[in-house]
Amino acid sequence: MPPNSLAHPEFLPDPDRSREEMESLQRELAAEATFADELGFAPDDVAIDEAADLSEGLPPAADETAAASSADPDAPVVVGIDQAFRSERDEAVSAAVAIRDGTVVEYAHAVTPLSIPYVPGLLAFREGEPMLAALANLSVTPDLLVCDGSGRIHYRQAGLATHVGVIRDLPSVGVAKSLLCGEPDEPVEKRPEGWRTPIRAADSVTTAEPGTVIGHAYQSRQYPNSRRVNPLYVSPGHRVSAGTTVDLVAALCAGYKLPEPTRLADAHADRVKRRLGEND
DNA sequence: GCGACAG
DNA sequence: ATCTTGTCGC
Repeated sequence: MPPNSLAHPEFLPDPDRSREEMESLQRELAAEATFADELGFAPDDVAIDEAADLSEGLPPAADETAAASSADPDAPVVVGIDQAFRSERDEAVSAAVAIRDGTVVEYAHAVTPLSIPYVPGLLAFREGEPMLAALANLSVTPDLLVCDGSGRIHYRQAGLATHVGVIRDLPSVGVAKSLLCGEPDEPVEKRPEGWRTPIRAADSVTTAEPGTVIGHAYQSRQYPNSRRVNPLYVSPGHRVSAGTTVDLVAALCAGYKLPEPTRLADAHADRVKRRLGEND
């Protein structure tokens, strides 16, 4: 099965499709997803210990030909994907940043017209195509995708990360800043850095037995006193278990709330959007 | 009928 | 997501 979006045209956006049809497609897609570890590497293998300094712009992509880098050439490639929007033109600017052994090895992006409005639960039909377009412009092969949004934490266990992971048949995890559905085992307020608790399926998750662990709340960053930071809501996209997903995200965080791949993709998307705005 | 709802 | 300055605290 060729790892490209053409293998699953039915999951691409179509303005004429009804909500019921899209929900049906999501149940089919979720049935193809694997929520068990099929990675080929461990969380430690992708750990990032030093956050990039974005105060003076994004770090340059490491020059592969100049073997002056101390980075491990055999380490897994983690790709962070995020989007920015040109609301006035109804276009999405999606960015993909490939990182290997803590170093950026490639930046890619794509500008895609949006055909579907944002509807909670159907986000993948709006943003999935742009994300796949940015991924297609990457020359390196990803070993893991880090998406901005939910994966298994979804009404039909078919969030954005699952949608993209299944279409490309690549391991993927979803990192969301707020909870779409499901219930945390414990209250998430004011938790120390590193804290985590399972998110279990409730009645709103129609395709899972209530109580099934579909993801975790993870406190990636916290301040000693005063101001509080909300936790991240991480969940498996494809080919990863819920437990390994938290470990992967924990390994990819380097001092900021968001994991480095997402943080850099976010900055790259904004940079591309800004450059586009200067001209047309 | 009302509330909830990734980006 | 996006519209946006200052501001509180490490």
